[in-house]
Amino acid sequence: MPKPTIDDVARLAGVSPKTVSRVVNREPNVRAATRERVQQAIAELSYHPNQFARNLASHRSRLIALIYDDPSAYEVPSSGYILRLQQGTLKACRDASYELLIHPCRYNSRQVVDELRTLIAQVRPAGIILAAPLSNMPKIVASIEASGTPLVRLSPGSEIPGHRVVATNDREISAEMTRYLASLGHHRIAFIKGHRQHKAVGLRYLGYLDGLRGAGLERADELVVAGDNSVGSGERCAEQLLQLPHPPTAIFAANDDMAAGVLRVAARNEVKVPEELSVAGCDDISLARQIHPMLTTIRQPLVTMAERAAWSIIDGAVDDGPGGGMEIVAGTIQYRESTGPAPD
Amino acid sequence: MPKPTIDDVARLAGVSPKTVSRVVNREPNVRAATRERVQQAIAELSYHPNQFARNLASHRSRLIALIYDDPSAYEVPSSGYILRLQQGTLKACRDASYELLIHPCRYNSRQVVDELRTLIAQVRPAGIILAAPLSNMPKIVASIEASGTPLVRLSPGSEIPGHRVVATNDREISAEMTRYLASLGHHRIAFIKGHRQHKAVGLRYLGYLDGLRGAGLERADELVVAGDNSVGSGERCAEQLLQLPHPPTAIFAANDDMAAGVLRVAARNEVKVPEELSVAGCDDISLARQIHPMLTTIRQPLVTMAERAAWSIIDGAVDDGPGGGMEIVAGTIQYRESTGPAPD
DNA sequence: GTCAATACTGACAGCGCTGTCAGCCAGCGG
DNA sequence: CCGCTGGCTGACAGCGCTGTCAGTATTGAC
Repeated sequence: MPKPTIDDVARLAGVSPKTVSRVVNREPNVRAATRERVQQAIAELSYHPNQFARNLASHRSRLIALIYDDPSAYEVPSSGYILRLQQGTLKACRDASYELLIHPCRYNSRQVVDELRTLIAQVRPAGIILAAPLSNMPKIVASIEASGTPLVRLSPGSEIPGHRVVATNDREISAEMTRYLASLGHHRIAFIKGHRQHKAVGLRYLGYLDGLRGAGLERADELVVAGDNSVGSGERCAEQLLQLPHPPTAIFAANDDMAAGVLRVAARNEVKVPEELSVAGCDDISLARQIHPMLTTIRQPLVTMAERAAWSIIDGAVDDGPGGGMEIVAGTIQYRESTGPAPD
Repeated sequence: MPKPTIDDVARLAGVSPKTVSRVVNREPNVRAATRERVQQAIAELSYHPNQFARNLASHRSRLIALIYDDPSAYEVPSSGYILRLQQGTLKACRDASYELLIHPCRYNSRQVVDELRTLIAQVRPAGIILAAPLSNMPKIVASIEASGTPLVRLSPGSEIPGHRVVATNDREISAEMTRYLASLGHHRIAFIKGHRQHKAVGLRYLGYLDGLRGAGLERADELVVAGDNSVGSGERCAEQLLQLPHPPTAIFAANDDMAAGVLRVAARNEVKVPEELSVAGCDDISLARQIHPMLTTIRQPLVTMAERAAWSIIDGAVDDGPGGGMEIVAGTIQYRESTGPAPD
């Protein structure tokens, strides 16, 4: 038996195909009774609109392209990141009966721009979601914009006026983490700054300062040290902090890798975590749950961010103009084993 | 300027649209000179066929659906696995100008079958690639087959006659790993079996036996222990093996998690790896490169497997009938730090 | 009650491509 | 010379849907 078409539905419901189309597309100006009848007919025939015909007739695809840096280019794939992006986008796609096209590409490859141009020409996606770090590369952003395809950048912490961006509240949530540590009785909370070029990581430091203020604590210069986002730098910073005459009882690192370095040093020096030292990180990388003790950290709301990005394409809210361009999705603190009450 | 259509190309080349279509689709029965002229016109206008119109007119989509078990359902996502599947499929898709649709689903969810039915009805993919473990679930396989959609199962080690399967040479490569350990001078090579329901893992045991035979070694009963694929079981098995009066100098585990358990026990007991004990695993999960020492393991050729699967859909080779249904892609051994010459 | 404004509905013409089939031409056997 | 095959090409009719616009029903204001 052949698949039912819009005409079959129309005949059964006693309306025109166009009216069926209106119902399917949730367009206004259909009487409730009519809508009802059409919906019954759709259910009865278990009709599914043919996406190809829809796309062809409407000149719009229902395809969202998710573009991210190719993880296979690296030794250790940051795969949790990508899977969560995919997951969020997929969620929105399913609900809106859109489809998802994924396109990893190497940011440093010469032909990236050509590659994207071809992609756009071939599939004409309804919109593009560009994940960090690609979302911060002017060349790539410019080439997509030039094509006129709606673009949403997923960028933790950076913003360009007039562009649609979904970002997270790095600063606020870092402040919250700091206040949480303070609420556990910690008075000397150290902070390990990240790489100075990493914008989001910079915001976290500001959040730390906010948090100290909020908890009524003084900022102590010797408790702020600078790493470079690597595990190794976390170790060095931790050593420096623990050798202080009056060492901190809690260390908040601007990313999980550095926090893992702190844990390593603590283990080496037989400093018990969390009994003697609380450690908190940022990012909730998969390692955070695999190490012992499991790391208290800030989870970036990647799934939600990607979902919001997809919806802004689906809703056509990409060209919202200045002001409405930025959307913030709040991160959450994952309370785990590495933080606890301050020692007496 | 509007995108060029097939008619524009036809006019420029002085042929009919249908002939352009023939050239684009690599159909036979076009004179070489004509083909040439058309190709020039295509290049000149930088014409890209409209996929939606193609799909609509030809009743075939150029979409491959990759279906896999939803990793977000678990605490620790086996994300390397999925990314590599995606990577392989994408490669084929790009080369054939197909598109990739990804669809994670939870194998144990009640509505999986309905969900897949809807997916198929909505997008009518050209074919479906079903990844393990879904590929071994009769209900899911049956529901896809019932729809008539070409199906390729990605299944390390299991086969159903008459079905298209892309598999790997688990048994042979495990034998090779065993021979490699023997070649390093190890005479007492232990094996940790995996979960008895995991078919691929069973084949690895047979490969181990083959390898022993190939190296002229005797099989010793006390050197074969059974785990259940978990890290914890690997630890238990390792303890058992190391307490033997005449312990093994090499341990080959049927998966990386168990091998990681072995490494953990070695570290606890201050057994130096690889100086005193060589350890090998299977799967090359991302953890294998993150632990110390980095694990020698068998890398499943997932990327290639997925690529082959996609090509067999693209080439329409799915219904090759019995015999041609199974394709084997060879795995490779990743030689890393956890294996070395046997102690004197 | 009238009239304009508004809500609803349907006819129709494509979207850009491909399947079908008919037509043309060259080559060849009779 | 005819008829016939087989390689090559094009005319044409949709694929199943949506945008446009015109037409009809209904509402509200007076």
